[in-house]
Parts: sequence; structure tokens; C-alpha cells
Amino acid sequence: MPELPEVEAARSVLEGALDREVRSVDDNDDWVCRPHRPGEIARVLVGGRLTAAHRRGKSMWCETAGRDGEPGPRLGIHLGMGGRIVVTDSADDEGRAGGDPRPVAGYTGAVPRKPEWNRFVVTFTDGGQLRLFDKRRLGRVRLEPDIDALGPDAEEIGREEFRVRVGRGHSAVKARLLDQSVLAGVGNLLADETLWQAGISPSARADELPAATLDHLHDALDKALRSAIEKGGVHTGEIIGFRHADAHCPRCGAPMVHGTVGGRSTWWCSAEQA
DNA sequence: AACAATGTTCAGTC
DNA sequence: GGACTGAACATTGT
Repeated sequence: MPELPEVEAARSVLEGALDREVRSVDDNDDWVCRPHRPGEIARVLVGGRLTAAHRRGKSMWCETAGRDGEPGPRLGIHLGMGGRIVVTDSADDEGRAGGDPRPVAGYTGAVPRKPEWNRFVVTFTDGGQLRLFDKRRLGRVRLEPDIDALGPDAEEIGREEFRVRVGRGHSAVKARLLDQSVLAGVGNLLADETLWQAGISPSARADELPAATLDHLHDALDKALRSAIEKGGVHTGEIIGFRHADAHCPRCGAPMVHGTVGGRSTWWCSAEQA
């Protein structure tokens, strides 16, 4: 999915849906829209509009205004494991996509049409739409999402705060990086990329890492994030193509090894990240 | 057919 | 209660 870089691209696409009057809403997928009942989200959006698009980590939300122009509830959107945002300008427009599982820089290409994979659709009075397109159906839309449960955004966290929040606890450092309440935005691929760039074992205990090592990890995350945003997604990371059996570290040639860390499939260099 | 998948959440256990 | 772990969730692709 979408990790922070893809979600930021999706948020940017979402801006194209702002300040347009909502004609109708399809919120009938009661799994994606849980805990709301079908029609509940539609009731608060129809006649009104979305007024701003925000993001923290992998979570997005829109500010809304009702038909009277007064602020309404926030509309939370999460892309889950493979969701993307599509915004169209009119009924016959193909649309721009953001949050593609395999995006490329500047991606605005054609969107696969599989109507049944549109899990949530807002139609505007100009005929255009905002769609959550998600074949795996792990994406989520809800009113008043709890953004405060998330830690600081991975793109904005400073050195000191990173050191304190990540360098705590008995669990593996990779598990800390993946914990969205510690730091918001890092997913499985970005975690592997960052740890490989920093030369740190994913299973090293977080609270045993020296301050200098944590600073180094913070720098590596910062660089990996910026690179992924610039190049168009976390899959552009240097180590991502080497996360498979029989692969060798592109830096030192030692075999890449695999295991489960923090509950997720993990690949690391057997020599540099021992 | 069995298993893994770029994510979150919930039920357990310490 | 907090910290941590593993399974479950829905669906597709290999």
C-alpha cells in the first residue's frame, strides 16, 4: 500500500475535490464505512462540500461544510493496504489517481475501471466524482476519525523527539518504527529501507540503541522519505528490489535474509545488519 | 490449493 | 493498566 509518500500523493489529488457541491454519496459498503450505517455519511455531506484536505502519517481527512456553510464533521479516509484516491472533473473524465500501489513520479495515468472496487464515491453537482478505489477492501472511510491517536508525522518529527519516542521499550526497533502511535507514516517497506540504509538490525531492541545510532536512524528515515516522495513511492527505495530469496545486498554482496519482525515480513543484509 | 500481501485492530498474555 | 504478540479482518495475486 500506500505508506506516507503514497498517501501524501493521494492527499494532493484530494485537493481537486474541494469546494465542489456534493450531489450524492455512495456509502453503502458497510465494512469500509464502519461503524456508520449506509446513508449516514451521505446525510451529512449531500448539499455541502469538502473544504480542506489534511494528512497525518497514513491517515487523511477532509474538513467539511454543510449546505448552510457551517463547519461539519471531519471525513476520515484511510487507504488501507491497497487503496487509492481518484478525482474526476466531470462525468466523462477518467480522473487523476493518487495512492497507487505502484505509482511513478507525476503519475496521472488512466485508472483501471472496475466499478465494484469503488468502495466509496462522492458525486458532485458538476458531474465529477471523488472515489476510494480499493480492491482489497481494507481501506476505510469514517466521520470524525481519531487523529490524536497517531504519533507525530514521520516527515516532521525532529531528532530529539524521534530519539525519545523510538528509543523506548523492549520491542524490536522495527516494531517501534511501524507503531503508528509512536510515529505516523512508516510502513513495512519504508521500515526495511530505512533500517538497511542505516545499517541497523531490524530486531535490535529499541531501548538498547545508543543516542548516536538513533540519530543516524532518524537521518536515514528522513532521507528515505524525501527520496520516496520525490521518486513517486516507497517501492523506489534501493533495497526494495532485493527483498526476495537468493538476493544479495547491493552494497556489500552478502546474502539478504528473511524473517518476521514486528509481525511483518522483513528482509535485511546478513552482514551489515547483523 | 495454500500462502503472502506496502495496514489496522482486537483478543489474549505477561 | 500498560506493553507486547499474534491472529483476524477482506480480497487478490502468485
